[in-house]
Amino acid sequence: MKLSTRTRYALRAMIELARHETTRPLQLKIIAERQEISVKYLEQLMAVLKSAGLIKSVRGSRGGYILARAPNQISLSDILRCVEGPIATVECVKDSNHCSRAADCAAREVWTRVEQAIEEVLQSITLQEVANMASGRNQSDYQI
Amino acid sequence: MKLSTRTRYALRAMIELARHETTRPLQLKIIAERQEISVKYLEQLMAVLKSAGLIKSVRGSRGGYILARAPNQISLSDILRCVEGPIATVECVKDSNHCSRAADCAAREVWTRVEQAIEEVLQSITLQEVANMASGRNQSDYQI
DNA sequence: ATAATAGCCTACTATTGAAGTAGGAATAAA
DNA sequence: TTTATTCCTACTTCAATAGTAGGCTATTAT
Repeated sequence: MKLSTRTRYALRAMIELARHETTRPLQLKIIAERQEISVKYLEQLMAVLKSAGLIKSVRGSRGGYILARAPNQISLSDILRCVEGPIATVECVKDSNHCSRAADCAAREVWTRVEQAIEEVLQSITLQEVANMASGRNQSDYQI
Repeated sequence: MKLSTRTRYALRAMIELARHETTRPLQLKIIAERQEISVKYLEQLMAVLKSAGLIKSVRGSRGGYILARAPNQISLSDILRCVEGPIATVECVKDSNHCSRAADCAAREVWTRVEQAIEEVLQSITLQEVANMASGRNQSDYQI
C-alpha cells in the first residue's frame, strides 16, 4: 500500500510544470534538479506521462515539457493511473471470473468498495489544487 | 497500489474465523484448505495477526485459532495495518522531517489527504459486515 | 553550416520485497 | 506415549522497482 517512487516523482514533476505557468516549456533537467531526481530516471517517467497525454514535449534546444491540459483539468487519478497502473487493490476486482470461493467473493466485494472510495478521492483532487497547496515558492523564482 | 497476497490471505482467513462462530478454535489447516493458501505461508500470517492481538491461538491437538474480539469490533483497517504495515502512501507522511522541497511538501499534503480518506473507508468496514456479505455459505457447512 | 541543447529510445544492472518452502521444537489432548 | 496442532527460524525463488548508461534525433542559436 505504499506508492512507488514513480508515482511520487511523477506528481512532483507535474507540480513543477503546473507552477511553471508560462508559454515556454520547462526542461527536464531543471525539474530533476529541483526535485532531486535522477535525470535519466525521470526521463522514463516523462515518457509515460507524455504517452498518456498529460504532458507535451518540445524537442531540440530550448525545448522541454508543458502540461497538455490546464492544471485544473488534470486529476491525481490521471497521474496515478498512467504511472502506477490501474488502482486495482486486488486482481480479481478487474478480472471477474477469478475466484471460485465464497469467502473470497466477500473479499472481492470489499476491495471493490475500497477501490472506488480511493478512486473518488483521487479524482476529486486536481493538479491545480496541489500546486497551490504549499505555496512557499512563487513562479517568479525561476524566470530564466 | 496493489494489495499483497499477505493482506488478501489475511482477510480471507479472518472471514473464515468470523464465520466459524463457535466456542471451538478453527485449525489453520482447514482455513488454508478452504482458501487454497499454502499452510506454511498462512502460518506466518497468522503469527502476525496474533501478535497484533486480532486472534488468539490454542496450541496442541484440537487447537486452532479464534478471533480475539467480536467480528463487529474488528475493522478492515485493523487487519490491513498489521499485515501490510501502516497505510502510508508515502514515507514522508509519517516522517515529518523528510522533505526539504516546496513542491514536495505540496505532494506530502496530498498524500496525507489521500491516506486519511483511505483510512476512513477501511475503518468503516467491519469484519462482521464482510463475513455477511457474500453469504453463499452458512456456518453449518463446517460442523466437524 | 555547425555546435550546442534538449528530448527520445533501448538495453542493462542492482537491490529489494513478496511469496513460498522447509524442518524441526514446543504444547496439549486422547 | 502417540498424535495433532501451533510456534519458530532460516532459506529460496521470482518479479518489480529503481536506477544507470550510451547513443540517436530534432531544434535553436551563432
